[in-house]
Amino acid sequence: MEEHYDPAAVERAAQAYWEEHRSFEVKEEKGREKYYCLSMLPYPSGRLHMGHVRNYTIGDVLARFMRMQGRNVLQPMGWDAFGLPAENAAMSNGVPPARWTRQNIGHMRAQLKSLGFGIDWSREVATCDPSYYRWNQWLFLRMLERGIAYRKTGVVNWDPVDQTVLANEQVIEGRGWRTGAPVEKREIPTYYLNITRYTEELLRDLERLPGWPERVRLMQANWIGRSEGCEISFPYAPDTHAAMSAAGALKVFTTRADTLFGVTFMAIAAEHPVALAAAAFNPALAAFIDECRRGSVMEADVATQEKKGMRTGLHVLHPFTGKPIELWVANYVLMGYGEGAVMGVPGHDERDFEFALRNSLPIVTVVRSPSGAYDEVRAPWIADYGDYGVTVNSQEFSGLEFRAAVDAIAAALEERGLGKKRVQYRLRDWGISRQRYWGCPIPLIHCEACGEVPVPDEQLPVLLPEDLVPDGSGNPLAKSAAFYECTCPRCGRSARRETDTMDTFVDSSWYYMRYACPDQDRAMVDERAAYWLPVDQYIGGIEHAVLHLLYARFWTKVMRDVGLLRLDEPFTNLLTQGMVLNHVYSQTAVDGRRRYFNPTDVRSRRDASGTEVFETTLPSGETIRLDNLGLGKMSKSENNGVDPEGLIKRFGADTARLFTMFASPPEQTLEWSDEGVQGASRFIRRLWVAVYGHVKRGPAVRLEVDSLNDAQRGLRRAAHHTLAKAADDIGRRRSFNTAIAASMELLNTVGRFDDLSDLGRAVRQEALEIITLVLSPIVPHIAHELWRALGHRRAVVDEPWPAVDSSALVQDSVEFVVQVNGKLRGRVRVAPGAEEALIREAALADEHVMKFVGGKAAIKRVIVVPGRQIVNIVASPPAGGQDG
RNA sequence: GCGAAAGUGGCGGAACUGGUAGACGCGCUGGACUUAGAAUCCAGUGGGGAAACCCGUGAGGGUUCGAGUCCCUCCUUUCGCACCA
Repeated sequence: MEEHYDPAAVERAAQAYWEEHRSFEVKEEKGREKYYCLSMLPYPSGRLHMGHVRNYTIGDVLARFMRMQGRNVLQPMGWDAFGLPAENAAMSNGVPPARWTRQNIGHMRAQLKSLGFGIDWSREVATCDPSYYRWNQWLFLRMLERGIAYRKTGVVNWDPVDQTVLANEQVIEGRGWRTGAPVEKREIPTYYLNITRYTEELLRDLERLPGWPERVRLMQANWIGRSEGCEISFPYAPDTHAAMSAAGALKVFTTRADTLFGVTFMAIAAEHPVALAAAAFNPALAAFIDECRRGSVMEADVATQEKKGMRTGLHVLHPFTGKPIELWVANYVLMGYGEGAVMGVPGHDERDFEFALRNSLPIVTVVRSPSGAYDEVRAPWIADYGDYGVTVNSQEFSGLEFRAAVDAIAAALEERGLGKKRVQYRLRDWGISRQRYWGCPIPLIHCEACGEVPVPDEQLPVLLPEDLVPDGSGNPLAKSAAFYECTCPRCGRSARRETDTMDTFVDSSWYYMRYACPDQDRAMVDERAAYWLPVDQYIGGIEHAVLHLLYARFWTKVMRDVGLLRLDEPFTNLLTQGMVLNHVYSQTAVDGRRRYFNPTDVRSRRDASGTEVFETTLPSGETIRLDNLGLGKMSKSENNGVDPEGLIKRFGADTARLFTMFASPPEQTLEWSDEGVQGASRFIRRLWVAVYGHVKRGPAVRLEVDSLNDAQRGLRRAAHHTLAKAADDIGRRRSFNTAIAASMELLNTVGRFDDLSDLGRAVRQEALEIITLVLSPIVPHIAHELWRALGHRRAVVDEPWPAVDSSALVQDSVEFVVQVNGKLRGRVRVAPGAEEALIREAALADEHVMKFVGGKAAIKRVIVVPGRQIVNIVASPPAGGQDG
């Protein structure tokens, strides 16, 4: 063992050992318990960022820990290789997305290897590889056969200058990111996957996922958004009926049928067919609908915009009173949810209330809140809008409590054929068409004679050409005759290939199944998937809580129903890691634009008044003062990223891993701190020095447990206590930071232990071995070397997790905390397992404690909690005493 | 706007089941070593107070023998919102 720790050499040697021994390549072993540890696959953006380091370190720690527990551990890795950034890169430097992507993969793979992750690289998958995406296409065709995939129109962001569809991300404050032109909504044909067919199962099965964070299950449940209510038909008024060619009634869905008599207007979405029909003979309305088309399709934009509306001039009739109700077009009604129409009840809905005020519409109160806040004289809307209560002013339905009112109204509606109870979901079908180049082609052919024709299975995959370079205006595939010109598989005449590609969420919906059998070229998955799945532990960012995880669950259920595997849910346990944050510093230029400076280039000092100021020195030599904008997610746009590669070069991978695991619990945000990294590095060096100091004195003798003195027993108790705590922290609580803290404490204890006798050295040997084993999943390289130095021939990577010697944990006495009226007043020591009466007696015998008690007679109660080693004396304080 | 979380010393965090608030680390202060600095080591470190003690977990209320933890109201920050991945 070298005297001085050289991380580069240590890490090179450990990684070479794992590579040579193929330590992480795994095979299916019937009868051996498997553990599938999966981290969300990265997008190959070019370089690893700290979020990746954190994600994959968590995964690696769990994988290595479970391996020590004897499980057959699979930890694979792949690349989410299709997507927008490759096209953007292509536009700025003229390199085709395929080449850019593959170069990035090469670099990032090397970076991952330098971090020492125990990955089975023989199973690597890249989603842009035809051997992968052909199965997207294959399953899409199965979905088409089953009616799960279908075509309808969808709304997209349209850049009128570039004549191209924009992703939400490419819309900045309502304008196209490249052209600056105001974005419009546009309807285009789109392929959808019928995820709503699985709504109820997706909702119900959340209960079968106890290994998922509660908040993720809640978010998914809210996203699916089950609500019970009524569908109500408002017949068109005679004038309207004549004007509209469509017969019948306007349908709405409401969860508040009890407020039906409070309806003072009806509002429909701008895209509603009735709105469009009405606009045909109303130019002002047509102009308003056009105005509603402005802006992006993002829900956050739509929901926060100013609530605007316009009369259509048409009317519908109240289903009970028959009174005509004005029909409005409103920009806050979403076509995609429910019926694209809402009944306006300004007395009991905040949005409707705002709308009514703005447009001087009547406000009628029809529910009396139980809190009594209802006041007919005062403005009734001062009361809670959402309050449930007893109906008033509702004809024969007055005087009913919410549920009874809804039941009665629904029954009466049903009798008249004007409505019924219905369950409504918020979840919409999944639109997967993208007018983009760098994605998986949708395997369809459009033939003038035969219509939409699926590409026959034997012609799969529909290969994506890899030599195109997008220019920002439309999809290059649609301009590439070599791609879109084809013959109809049905009639043989010339036809046009579909040029839309699939949403990249399709790629990430099943990659974890492909890892089980990446070389299978005759089927999407084979029986090896049955061995490895479900994933035992999935780790990834909280930002994927809804979309990716919901789509993957849906995709799994479709694969099950197609007969590919018997699996209802793909991920048994889920860990959602927090983001990595760093300070954000900027300077606002004269034109109002912010310039961001990387925190590594920023210095802080106190100015004359003692306030902290932040400065940086420009290349010109000029020093400028910066604004401290606090903490933000590490990002390119705010220039506050930390490059893992530099960190590894300077401190080593083990330090990077240790810091990310120690700085905060995995589910919380992690704040970057250079000092924290140095602290982690310092600890690793102290560990090295401790082991070096120990082994240079030669091998320790065998540990004789029965011959130990008090101090030796004390160190041994600390070591086994740490071991037990670390197993629980890592294995059950996923609380890596406290496991590390416990190891630090143990090393501190070893440092204070100066017994150099044979037995003392034997106890120290055991303690150092425990620290090494406990930390080996977290800092595997140094552990590899220390374990060798401690005299072991087998590599630490193949060692099992050690067993706790429970006899080492036995204590001679236990301390009880004594409280008086809940305040700490003293401590007493008693024998382990002492009777309650004895503990109580000891507590009452404590002089200091009794100073806070007004004599024995003042004691009202004594509560002894043996499990918590606490005694609480409830008593009145001494007269004029100190317990003021 | 809707949905979900989080607020504890100077800082990151610990306190797992309602039971000793501040483990561990950073920073800071003092000391040792050193020609000097860096590194390292030792000691101290929530606030107030000479002390006894008192106060203290975003704010305000409540439940309890006992609340950082449970309940209610509010404030602040972060994330997601269906075409970023």
